[in-house]
Amino acid sequence: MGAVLPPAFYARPTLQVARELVGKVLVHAAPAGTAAGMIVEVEAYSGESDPACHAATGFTRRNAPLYGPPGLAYVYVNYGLHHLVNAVTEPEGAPAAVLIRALEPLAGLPLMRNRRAAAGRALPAAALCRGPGNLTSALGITLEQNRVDLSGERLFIEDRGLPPPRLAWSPRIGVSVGADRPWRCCAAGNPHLSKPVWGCAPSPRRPLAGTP
DNA sequence: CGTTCGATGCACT
DNA sequence: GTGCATCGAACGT
Repeated sequence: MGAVLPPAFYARPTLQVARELVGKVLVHAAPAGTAAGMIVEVEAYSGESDPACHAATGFTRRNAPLYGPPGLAYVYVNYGLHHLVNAVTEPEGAPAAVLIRALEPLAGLPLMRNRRAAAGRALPAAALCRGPGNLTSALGITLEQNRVDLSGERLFIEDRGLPPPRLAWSPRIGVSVGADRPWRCCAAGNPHLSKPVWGCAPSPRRPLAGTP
């Protein structure tokens, strides 16, 4: 359908890649079916000097993909239960990546619901891919997808020519260090964000509430 | 409305 | 043995 982003797209400064990934479409064509969503929230992690980047303590077995060629997926498990997916950026040797934090579901909604059903009741569309752990669950992304080529056939990001969203930047979420860097980039006001951006809240939860 | 807290596995020291 | 780039249920106000 769209144009799959080539490795050269990722071989650039991480903040620029992060900005341009918002509005692109992440697709997982799995044996169980295809699921896809527009990227609405990302975070940049760049270099050993970034204290929140997994490369902050130098090269290890886990963070090895960060040092590898751009355009591969870096998937890891955190808190024992959640898979988080990144796109590796910058030229090979420079450890950096963009974390995908939220999607607006576009295709494969029933499949997403099935995959997320294990963790709860029937979810509204807005909750399916809200948060980095939730979206990997909905798309069926696990450690099996670590190091896969994001320009490949099964897991890829494509440009469908969707209108570029208005962007809003804020500090990264959940990090204990490096919170001063405003490296979280969101589609402003999008209802699928993991958390609203400061000063840019989504529509009110009770639009026309009559106060009891 | 807000905050706390338990689940759970992998890689690291 | 420790520490997470989280999630959501269970509380308290």
